[in-house]
Amino acid sequence: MGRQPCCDKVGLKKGPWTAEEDKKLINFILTNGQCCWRAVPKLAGLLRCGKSCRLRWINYLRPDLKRGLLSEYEEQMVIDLHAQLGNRWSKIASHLPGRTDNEIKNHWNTHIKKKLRKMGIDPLTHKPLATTTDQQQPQKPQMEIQQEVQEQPQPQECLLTEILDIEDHQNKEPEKSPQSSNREGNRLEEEHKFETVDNIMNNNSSFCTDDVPLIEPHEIIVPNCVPSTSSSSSSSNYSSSDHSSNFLEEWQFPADFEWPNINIDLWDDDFSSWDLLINDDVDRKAATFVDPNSSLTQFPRMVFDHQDSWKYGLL
DNA sequence: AACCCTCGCAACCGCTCACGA
DNA sequence: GTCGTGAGCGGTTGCGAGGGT
Repeated sequence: MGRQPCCDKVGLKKGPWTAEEDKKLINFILTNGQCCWRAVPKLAGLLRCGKSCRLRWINYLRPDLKRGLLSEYEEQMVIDLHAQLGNRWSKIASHLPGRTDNEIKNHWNTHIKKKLRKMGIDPLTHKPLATTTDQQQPQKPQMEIQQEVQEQPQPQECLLTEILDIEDHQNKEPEKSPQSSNREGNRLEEEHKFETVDNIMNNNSSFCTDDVPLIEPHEIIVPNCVPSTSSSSSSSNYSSSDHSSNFLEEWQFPADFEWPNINIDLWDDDFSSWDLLINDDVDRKAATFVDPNSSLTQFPRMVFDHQDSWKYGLL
């Protein structure tokens, strides 16, 4: 009895992904879309388990990922959201476009925790350490902490409380959206949520979009997708520990690679509503996908450079 | 130069939950 | 109700980079 393992682990590769494997996975997903992760490794010719493929795609290869360190603003968002949501990393990540739960969790554990402790704040309770340093005290339940936080809203939290209230409200009304159980329903809800959040952000004077490093498309369409030399992005295209660290900068589709028809049915929801912009200002054709539903509409997701072959780059 | 240690982060593990067939 | 699958989560591991001795 018991659950079947997600894959037959015999003969499967573990550890860091190679450029070749990434290539295969990207190729497969862009051609076939995301479906049945268990079948992906076999169909894509990978000696990995489906879960590993899924994680690799979600945490690293997805084209809509932002790379590099979290900005001050994002960090503050994480802290505030953590105060509201606790360790629900995926929920937190959903408020930070282009960031993954794993990335946020790692950043929390390696940077923010230390930072908060340095500031005399208990990262668990978000209260001054002086009042919570007694580690003999049992840890407060998250609901209790949340209640306390909501009783004393701080500037940024006012906005977050509003956002989270909207989510709660939407989550509590399944009867009004009978299709909410299916993916399309969820997508529409997500779109509506972001639309609402955008409205709040636009109407809330305490939210300053200047804090968000928006990049205009013309700024990011650069020949050969030369990566930024800034410290935050210099290691962003690949992990510093990855032997194939320049893969995303150097990797090109094979000359005979046929770009798939961007059939909405084949693309995940994240892609389905993207605009394709063609920019002829540069000496080669480049296309930028921009997510119109994102609160960071100007943030580029993918750049393709077409001269001799397609080039794929993540920003 | 060699060794050791710490750090950061990608990746993994094992589990639960949600959902559809 | 059961089963298969994907998603999500918390915790942990592995390994390269970099700094110190």
